[in-house]
Amino acid sequence: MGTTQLETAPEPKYWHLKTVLSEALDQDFAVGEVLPNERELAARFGVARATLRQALEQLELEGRLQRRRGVGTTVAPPRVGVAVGSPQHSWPGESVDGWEPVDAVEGLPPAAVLALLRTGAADGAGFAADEPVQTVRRTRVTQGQAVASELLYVPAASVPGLPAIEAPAGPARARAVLRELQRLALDGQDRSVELGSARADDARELDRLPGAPVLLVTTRYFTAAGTAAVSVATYRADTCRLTFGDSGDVEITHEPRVAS
Amino acid sequence: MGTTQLETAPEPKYWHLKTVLSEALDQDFAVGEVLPNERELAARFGVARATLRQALEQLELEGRLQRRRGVGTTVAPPRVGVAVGSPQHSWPGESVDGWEPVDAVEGLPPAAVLALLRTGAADGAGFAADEPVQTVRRTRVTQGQAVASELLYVPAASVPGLPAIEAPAGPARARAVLRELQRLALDGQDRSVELGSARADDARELDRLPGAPVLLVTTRYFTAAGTAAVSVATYRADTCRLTFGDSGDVEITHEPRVAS
DNA sequence: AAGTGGTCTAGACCACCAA
DNA sequence: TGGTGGTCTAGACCACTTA
Repeated sequence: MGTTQLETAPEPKYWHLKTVLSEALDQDFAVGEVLPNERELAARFGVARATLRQALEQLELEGRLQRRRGVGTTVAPPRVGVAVGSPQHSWPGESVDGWEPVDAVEGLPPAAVLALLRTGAADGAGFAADEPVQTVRRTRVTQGQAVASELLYVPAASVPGLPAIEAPAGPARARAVLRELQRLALDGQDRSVELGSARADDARELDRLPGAPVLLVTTRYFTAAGTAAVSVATYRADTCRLTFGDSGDVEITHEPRVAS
Repeated sequence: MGTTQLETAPEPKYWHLKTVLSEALDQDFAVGEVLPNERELAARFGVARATLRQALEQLELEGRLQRRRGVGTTVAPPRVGVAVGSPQHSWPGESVDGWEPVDAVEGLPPAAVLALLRTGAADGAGFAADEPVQTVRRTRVTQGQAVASELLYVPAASVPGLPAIEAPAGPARARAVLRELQRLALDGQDRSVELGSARADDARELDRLPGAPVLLVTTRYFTAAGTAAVSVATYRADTCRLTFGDSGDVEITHEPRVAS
């Protein structure tokens, strides 16, 4: 007997399923439409529910689907483009907006942020490990939807007016910290993007489950004295496309069908 | 009987597991070290293998672990920072490097790319749907590791010298297309980043399984005539941190322990 | 209360890699 | 050939939303 079936590689079922579903979404479904529930879809395709879910997870990761417990699975609208890199350097809250201050507290930053705050200045001179740091939380809303949650770390030492702030924790205090920050001369900034999973607090802010995939945008703000602030912004990876508008802000309009 | 146990919300097992493993990785493991296999880990923690895998998947997504079939699970090195946004605008292959031309063929771009190529120029005037487009594939290698795979779409009409290229498909032809492109005056560029999953061809190029999480970087290159080229670069999300060096290129050095 | 997606189990078999 | 991670199954129960 010859070795039949050398068809190179057997495609995983969930991968094939994903492809089939993806095409079905393009052709037979409108944005906002609800899909049949998982048990029925699994039965219809003759696979276990876990396998079907593996395909749905991929499609959700790609921003094609939106799943909500107790509600169902719906066809997601195209990702919203959110501007991240402003053409000119600017302090948070100055140009890009849609950001809403939520809170500000004094505390110690996580180790990773601490390491970033230490960079830039003359080694060791700039910043001590136990120095007080203001932590400002902001959320960003675009088109009525929470897309990002940010923690902005501002060492008290980087801003002259900061130690004097005595507003109680809350939005007012957050605004006060930002106002003081904006008085400084900004020398430059620095940005990086990576994949992460939502911490519990960010997940709550973004109306997602903990562990949901997010895009982590880390920004360092420099003054002549060194790194004056570090921001870690958590963007919903399922609904957001981060745009870096080096040039004109040409809008991408997809004009998808919308469910009636 | 009072309603005991209103402890807000029961934490999922895999989430708790992830936390425990994460701390163990910080304290008891060095980069490159191999973990016990999945069956043993599951037994040790008293959970089903599927649950253990859910935790490992998260850690891999966050770049903490690296799993290879037939080999095992190892502790991943910190993500490598790869420069994406060059300070000045430039054509592909001009400033940022580590890119290696692989191939170039003539063909029709996918619909999404077509839509991008149509933007920028005076409506409809710029670009017809059935126009020939050169598709250049490049891969990017950083520190001996394939980190990205790119498809660059160049309509023949945007570049005067392009129709004359007759080199056979292959790296030479790719280089020729890039050379012609670099002759043009670049007016500006435009970039966006989003989460995606690796297509089969990109996955092969990046030594990953199809569907692996990737960062999709889409760049539009503008000349006075409109959108002259579109690039879609697929970066490994597990190993890469995309950096946008608006200011100086301060290196983040983690200095992690390395397995002996 | 009914229906949805989210979690979890205890198995099985397969594809891949190294010795 | 033995051990690894990758896929898949057929269930069960839970948390959440909506009516």
